[in-house]
Amino acid sequence: MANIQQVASLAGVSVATVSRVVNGQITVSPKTRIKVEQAIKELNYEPSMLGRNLRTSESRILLVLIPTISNPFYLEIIRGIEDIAISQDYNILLCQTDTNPERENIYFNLVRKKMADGIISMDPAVNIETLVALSEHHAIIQCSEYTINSGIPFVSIDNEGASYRAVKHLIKLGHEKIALINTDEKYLYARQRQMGYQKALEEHGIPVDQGYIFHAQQIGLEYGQQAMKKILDMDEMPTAVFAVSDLLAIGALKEINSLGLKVPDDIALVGFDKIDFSNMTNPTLTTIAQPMYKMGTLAAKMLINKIKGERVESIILDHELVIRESTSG
Amino acid sequence: MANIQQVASLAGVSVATVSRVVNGQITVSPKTRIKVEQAIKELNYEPSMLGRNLRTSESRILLVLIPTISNPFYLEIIRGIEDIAISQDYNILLCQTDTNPERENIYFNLVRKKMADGIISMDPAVNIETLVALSEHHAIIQCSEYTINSGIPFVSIDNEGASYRAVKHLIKLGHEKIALINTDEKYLYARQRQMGYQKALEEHGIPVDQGYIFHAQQIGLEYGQQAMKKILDMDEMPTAVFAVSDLLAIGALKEINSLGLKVPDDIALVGFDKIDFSNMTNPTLTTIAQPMYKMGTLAAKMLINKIKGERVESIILDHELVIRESTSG
DNA sequence: CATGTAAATGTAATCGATTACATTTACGGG
DNA sequence: CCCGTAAATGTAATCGATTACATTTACATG
Repeated sequence: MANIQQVASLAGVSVATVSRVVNGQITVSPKTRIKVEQAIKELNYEPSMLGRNLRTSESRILLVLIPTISNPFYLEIIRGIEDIAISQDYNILLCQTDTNPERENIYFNLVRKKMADGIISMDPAVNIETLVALSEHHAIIQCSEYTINSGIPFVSIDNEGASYRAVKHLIKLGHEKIALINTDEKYLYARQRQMGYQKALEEHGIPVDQGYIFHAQQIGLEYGQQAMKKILDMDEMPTAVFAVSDLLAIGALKEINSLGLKVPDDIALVGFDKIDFSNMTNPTLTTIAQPMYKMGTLAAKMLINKIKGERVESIILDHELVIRESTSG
Repeated sequence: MANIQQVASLAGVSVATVSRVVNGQITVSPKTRIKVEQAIKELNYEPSMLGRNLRTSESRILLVLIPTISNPFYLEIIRGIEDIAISQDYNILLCQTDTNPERENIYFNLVRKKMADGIISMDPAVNIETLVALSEHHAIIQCSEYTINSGIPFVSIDNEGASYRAVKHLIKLGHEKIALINTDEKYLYARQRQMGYQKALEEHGIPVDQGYIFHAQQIGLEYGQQAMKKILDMDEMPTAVFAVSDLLAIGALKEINSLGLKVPDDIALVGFDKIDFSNMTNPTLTTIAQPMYKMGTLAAKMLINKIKGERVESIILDHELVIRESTSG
């Protein structure tokens, strides 16, 4: 493993010249450029990023904080981030916090220790105080889950509006007893989606029954199942269920199916995110589509601009209601 | 952002002493240790990994190569890798090649340029020549998909045996017309699983009909659907299907369901990997369980040992047949 | 041919740590 | 009080690049 010195001496030039060749600068004569390139080839030289990184004091690594990769919702976002990152010579460190503050802290430390140049946080459970404090000296963007007035730029969708549309769709189909499978209301998206749910009901003169609102501990198939188990145990069962995540909806669907009930005849079902599996279930799932790839690319661009020191504005993207079998015989 | 110099001068000691305090070495008197710690706190000092990494010429980053994170099969493996990595102060760079040689090369370059200390490759489509060449100077482990006699240590399962058991299970249930949804035979696991399939058939005197063997271009829900579409178009439809991946099986199931056929009555179905969703389908999927988390932890441990320069032996782990509704009314 | 200017190349400081080796300090025993 | 040894601390080289600034070279012009 040769270093720049050895290349320089083999080529009979200074390290500066080698560096200039490597970095493709113009001020090198063709003759020396060739000499240097030969030496590089001969020694199999690859510039060490460790040296370069120290000198330029950047790591060219972006940290992406997600609660867990088990939720396919993040897949396309990550793909978007990755595509932009790679095109700009960055790499991404994908960090699952698993809602574990210790893990989170390990990852925050990577930024503090300059092992990463910035953070895209998608973790709803992130410690927002720490994140804001970090954002004073480091480039940080929130994606999907965000915080109002934190000063941290974000890219997300109109959760309340999306939720409103989903529930309105159910109401138009004639449903009045509509349950909500939400997650913990400490998360902004959970509050916003619940707001949309309530707004739709109220607008149509349907009273909001707190007994119809369920809170899953987390997003996950099994939590959807659990919630649906409770719903199916109710005296006055709802005729429709809106889950704030496809994973919850798919878990719920599993529970409905295994009791022999029919979707949508016995119970209609709407999810959120349009993950790939939502089209594989039987019946297929009506859901809200988010522009996930786009969101990822934007988040990455915003972060890179922020790293460059530019001002960055937050963005709200459009969503879409995708009507499938679970709400339409 | 203070550096070690500033801490040293504020504490009135040399940088060496600060470094010793930071790295928790014994040869520092309690008095100076306290002085230094105060200075560190006062200046909000965080040691830069860039400096350290250059000096120790390691990046403490492990590169994990996977074809795509869309396949939940990798989730638990990644979790295993991550847990070990973090416990040993490493971080992982998760790299999706998307079967794109260009991407792959970008990632290989990270190792060449010392941005990563080693590679765990799980990509069946990896360029094995390049990987072997790299392994001469860099620590590399293969996980799940491997290469015989390449000199690269691996951790995997007995694909042929697992496949054999799955198909034998179908035969015992009385099936004789059993189709195989495989992937491209250029992958070792595909060949091994096909071998197991053939072995089971032959052992029971069932002739292997090449018309029953289908090749999906890739692993993915839609490819499973496509393959099943062809199968359902056959004159002499099989009574059972074994897919070499749960994703393929779930796609296939979707196709069967939407034609109104019943699993397992009309067609029995077996998948491979036991991903979470395989228990959410209707009916639930009989499948082969791989010890994915374990595989991940082992791969990580092997890689770290390899980085340390130790000799590392390959490992074959046990698998398990999980019988569920898709093969048993 | 001297000279000025631009192009090409070189010198050496620098990024921020670690660490071998050197030096100083502390302290117990004679 | 001196000395030897161990403990504590310091000095300075080093990792491998980048780059400001200095120097050399090339070449056109009068």
